[in-house]
Amino acid sequence: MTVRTRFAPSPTGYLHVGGARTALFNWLFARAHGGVFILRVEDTDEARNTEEARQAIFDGMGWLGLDWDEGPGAGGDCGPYFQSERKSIYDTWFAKLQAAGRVYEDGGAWRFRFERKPVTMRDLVCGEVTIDYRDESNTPDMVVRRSDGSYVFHFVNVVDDLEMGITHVIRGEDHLMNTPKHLQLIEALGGTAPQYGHIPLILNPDGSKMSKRDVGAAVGDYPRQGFLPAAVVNFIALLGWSSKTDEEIFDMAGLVERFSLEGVNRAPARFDAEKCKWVNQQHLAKLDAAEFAAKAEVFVREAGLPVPENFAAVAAAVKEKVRLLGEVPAAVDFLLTDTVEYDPEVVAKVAGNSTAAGLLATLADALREQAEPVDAEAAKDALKAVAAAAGVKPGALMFPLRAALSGRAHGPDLGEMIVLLGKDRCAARIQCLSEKLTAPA
RNA sequence: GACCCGUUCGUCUAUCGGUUAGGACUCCAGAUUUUCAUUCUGGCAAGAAGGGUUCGACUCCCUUACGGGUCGCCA
Repeated sequence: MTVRTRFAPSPTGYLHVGGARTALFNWLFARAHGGVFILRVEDTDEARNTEEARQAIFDGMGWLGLDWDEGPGAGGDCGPYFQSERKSIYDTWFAKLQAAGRVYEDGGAWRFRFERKPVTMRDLVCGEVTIDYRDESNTPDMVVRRSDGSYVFHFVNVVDDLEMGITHVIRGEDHLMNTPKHLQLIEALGGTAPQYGHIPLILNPDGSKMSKRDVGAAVGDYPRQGFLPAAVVNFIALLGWSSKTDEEIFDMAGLVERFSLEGVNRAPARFDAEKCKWVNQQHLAKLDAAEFAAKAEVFVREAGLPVPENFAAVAAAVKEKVRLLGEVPAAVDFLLTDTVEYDPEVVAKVAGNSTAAGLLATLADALREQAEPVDAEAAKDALKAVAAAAGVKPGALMFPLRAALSGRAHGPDLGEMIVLLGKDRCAARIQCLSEKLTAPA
């Protein structure tokens, strides 16, 4: 029997990380078992469904790389994959419930009559859980068909899982108490229940429930911040799942290889934006130079900055310094334009150094006379020569020069900066900073 | 309120009765980079509480506390 899993979102908002992780775990489980992953859109609540939300789900899953074998745009033998188009199927199954005498009318709606007995499930994550349906006050008969003739979630969800041959249902823990209801429905329908695994929810850093408006919640926000899909997938997989090894950085193939439900935790995990960025940095560092440059270029253009001939070299200079692609423009802007924004604090720091002004002047003169440096090492060798001639340690030149060239305290390697800028621009910037020092604002 | 699930460093986690309770993020210190970052090394930091069971409990059982979830003609 081949494994068949599904992700069944309702298009009522943007795809959030909790939903994305549910989709991911179902996808990983299917891929790890050579199974089939299905996308089914649970759009029975006409009033709350929106086209934008539906598109956000498709876009989000596409961006994350969670491709589906059956579902919208992918075909499959169990369609249609939109619940709003499956009314006649539900009618057929509902008739079975009526024939079996398991439903009764109540105010125009139809309720499913639970069997009053303890219901035990063997959850793939939580283990054995029993809910006692003899306690009727805690488990009132549920409505399966509304007075307007439409069907509610519990019914359509169960029917579709049966119709689509779903073998494993991996869903959020918020569905744990729904499962005995579904099991009862399946029994009444004469179907074979899939196996269930309930994964813990994702919480905010303060422990509150993560909802759609919280930081990091919307999957749609990640691309424009410069996260890599593989990094986001890696990070959310780590929220509630462990490979049980010391390894933490995995690409998609690595996750598929290692994923198992045994590694899923029972306690809810809190979302840690810092670690998410760190994971992204690790993935960024693994990109080869050309890939990184191509991705960085998109963000640089987006920021309205020019992309010169030597952009690949510029990108390489910051590749292992940024955590997000979105940080690239601010990290390289001074290498792409002729304007430098001098950080007042940095200027003040240089001004506070009595020898800096003299050194900068010497440096500017030296640069004008020298040949264009061929590489960062040559540039640094030239610096050392200047320092030696001036009778100071090379280290004394570094900060003032960095300040002059970039206007700030942090950035790429100084030698690289000189090569990327060219000696003439370097000399001009030293001149520029020198003027600020002698004529403070 | 009733029912269900859970509880190891601040956070994510490892540990399937015997460990100096390990790793990662963050933070701090040192080294390297005659610069910043990266990197490397080191450090701070944990079994919610109380009872059992056992030669021995983070691990099994019970109670309490705390956290989360569910109790709709939402999904």
